[in-house]
Amino acid sequence: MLKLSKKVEYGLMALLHMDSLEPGSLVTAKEVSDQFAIPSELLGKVLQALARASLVESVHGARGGYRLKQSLDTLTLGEVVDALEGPFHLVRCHENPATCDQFESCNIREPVLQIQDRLMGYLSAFRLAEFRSKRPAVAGKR
Amino acid sequence: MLKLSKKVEYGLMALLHMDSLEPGSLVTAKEVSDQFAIPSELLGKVLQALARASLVESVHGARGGYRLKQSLDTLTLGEVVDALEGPFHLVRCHENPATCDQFESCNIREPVLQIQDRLMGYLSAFRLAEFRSKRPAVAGKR
DNA sequence: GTATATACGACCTTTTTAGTCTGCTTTCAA
DNA sequence: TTGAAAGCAGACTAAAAAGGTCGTATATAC
Ligand code: SF4
Ligand code: SF4
Repeated sequence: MLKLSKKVEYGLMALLHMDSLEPGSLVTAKEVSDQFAIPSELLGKVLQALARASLVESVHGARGGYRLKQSLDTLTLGEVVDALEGPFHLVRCHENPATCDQFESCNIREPVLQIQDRLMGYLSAFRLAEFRSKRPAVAGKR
Repeated sequence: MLKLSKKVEYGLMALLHMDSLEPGSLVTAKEVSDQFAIPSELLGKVLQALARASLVESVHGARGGYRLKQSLDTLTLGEVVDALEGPFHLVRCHENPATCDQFESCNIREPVLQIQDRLMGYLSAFRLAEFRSKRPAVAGKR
């Protein structure tokens, strides 16, 4: 509970890495997976999901790869989580009431919405640019 | 990811229910589990954990049960989560670095601490009293 | 045309969560 | 004094979610 999933961690690592490259340059899933010791097929799926959500851009075929589509200054943690995990719900009934045996008698459903809203607001306000503070920009090229 | 566990939900439901009873009155795990359609053995464990953490007080033996030990005005969401799930860590390396294959190459470990701190701060600041807003206090006695 | 890359979905394995069961101890009250 | 009602503890099983793998299709540079 309340732990980042590997999907999100991998996505953040990749986004941050791309940010350190020359703007516009492409990087392949394999290159990133090698550098960060991430299973390449898995990272592939993560990057594909980020591409679907237009956080990154993909180039097909040989000499293809991925590049940032938005600056980390405008990207937020909320967008990444949403792209990789789908809409954020703190309790299951907010997606599908039928899955909860306590739905009828529940006395916390409404109040929990407050918490969820504030948490979501926080995620949406957290800009990924904060991740690169004090990290030297390492020049990298393919 | 980022979902309340049933343990925490059950704990919150029970705490909120106890708050609606006459101050000092006892309630058994069975009574609460019946009222909220929670498996009684499971709720028992939850209440036992809350007792160990001194959020509630337990009375042994026949005619025993549980009662609040602190007012919801002073109890926080952070305390409940901590009692039921243990210390809050957003990423696994903060508990045990050896369990992460990406530890050596990780470029997000430090920045994630910021997020964790703010999230934890939020949980610790959220008082359970907010849960009972606008709910009528139902008199209940055993 | 072939090598290299993304894209997608099915599948398997591992880990975590949820729930169950058994047996014990404590206490009340008949 | 004894049985029922409660809390307490831990092992166990079942279900669900997360993490990881594989096969194959498709796009593109050369
Ligand atoms: S217990 Fe209440 S809050 Fe949790 S999922 Fe069920 S209805 Fe929603
Ligand atoms: S990937 Fe980085 S942040 Fe996540 S657990 Fe491993 S070391 Fe920690």
